[in-house]
Amino acid sequence: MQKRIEDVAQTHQRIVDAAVQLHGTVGPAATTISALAEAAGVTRLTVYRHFPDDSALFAACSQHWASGQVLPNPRAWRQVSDPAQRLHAGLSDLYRFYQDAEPMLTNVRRDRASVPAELKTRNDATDAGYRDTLLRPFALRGRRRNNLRAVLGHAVSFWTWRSLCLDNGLTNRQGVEAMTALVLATAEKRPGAEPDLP
Amino acid sequence: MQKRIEDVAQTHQRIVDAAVQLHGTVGPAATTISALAEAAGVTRLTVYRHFPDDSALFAACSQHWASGQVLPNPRAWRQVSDPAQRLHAGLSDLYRFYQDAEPMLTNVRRDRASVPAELKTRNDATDAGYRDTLLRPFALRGRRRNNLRAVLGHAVSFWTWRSLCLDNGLTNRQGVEAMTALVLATAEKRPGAEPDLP
DNA sequence: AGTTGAGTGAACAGGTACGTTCATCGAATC
DNA sequence: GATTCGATGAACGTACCTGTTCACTCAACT
Repeated sequence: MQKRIEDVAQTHQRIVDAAVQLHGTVGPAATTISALAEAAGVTRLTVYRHFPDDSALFAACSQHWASGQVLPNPRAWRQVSDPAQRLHAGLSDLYRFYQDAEPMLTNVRRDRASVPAELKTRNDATDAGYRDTLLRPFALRGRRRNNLRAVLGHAVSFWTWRSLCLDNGLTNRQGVEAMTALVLATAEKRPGAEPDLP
Repeated sequence: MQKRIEDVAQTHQRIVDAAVQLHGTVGPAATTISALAEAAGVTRLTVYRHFPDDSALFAACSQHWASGQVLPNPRAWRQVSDPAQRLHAGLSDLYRFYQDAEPMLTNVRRDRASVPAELKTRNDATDAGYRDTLLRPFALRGRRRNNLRAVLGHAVSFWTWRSLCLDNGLTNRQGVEAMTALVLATAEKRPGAEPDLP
């Protein structure tokens, strides 16, 4: 009963592959079961049998896609204790990932309304984790820390990378430098202090 | 033949109002003719008569919506010749507008794929105009200018405001200060120069 | 050789949207 | 009072998608 199980797994995989492919091209919102079945070379019925609810599909899809990516590695960032250097290392790693994963991330984050709440929550938590990992080594408290956290939240956002390096044509390196400069400027500035104004 | 014309204009307006309302809530992509007609208290047929193609609808909709907004005013920014001060004035004006117009802008820019190419082009051109108005007073050339243009493109983006002031909880004032700091840091930095790295 | 079960094919009933056609109503206009 | 014309109501045919049921095939397993 090994070939049997193997075959089932293969069908399962074909469906997941098709889901990944469609999510990465047309996006989750426009991915119908019909199109999915067709892309997988399978009947709608088979899709329903393998994935009764689409939350199961999203989970399998996301997991399999992630397994093919070189994910950002915050653990490695934590080896760097200097705030500025950790920031640089973290953003470089993140933006490298964003560039690799651009089509999928663009679609999935645009079609946020169609992805299961559970996955959204996980993604948000992951982003917050990146942010906090970069925040920790800074020795700030109170309002200044909150300010810095917000700016870091902006820096680690996928949309920020997209704006800088895709829409506005910066290289990843330049994007990292820009955001590093922003964060360091924020960290060094007194909160009430403003530049020369009229 | 005055009451007649008035009535027609009124129906027209009801449809446009409904379109504005729906685009601002569910977004253009999810705005169907059926829902639009119902919201306007009118038959589908009437909608089709007033707006044969949806590009006409979008145009009327966008125009009417804009007429109810206090739009950003780059002409006023140009009165300020100092680069930093113009930047501050421009971003403040922009972010004020983004905050007022948040729901509509979020939906329209998210559902970019569903809006007529013509409108997309106009919006992009407008954003580029904001960017270039803020860029001009800076006395930079070559690579440094290109770098600055890119960062300014990021600063004037609606998504940037959204990330800073909506997702990450900054006030508009703080958001403006953050982006001002970023742009000024970029303008002052030599392009090859990097912060202290290992 | 018989049993199991994943996958198939066809059909069901239901829903939403699309764009178009036609006859009709009703009020403003002449 | 007759006419014009914007809006109506109903129906058309088409095209998707949804989830579910049923009889069936065929290869793998025992």
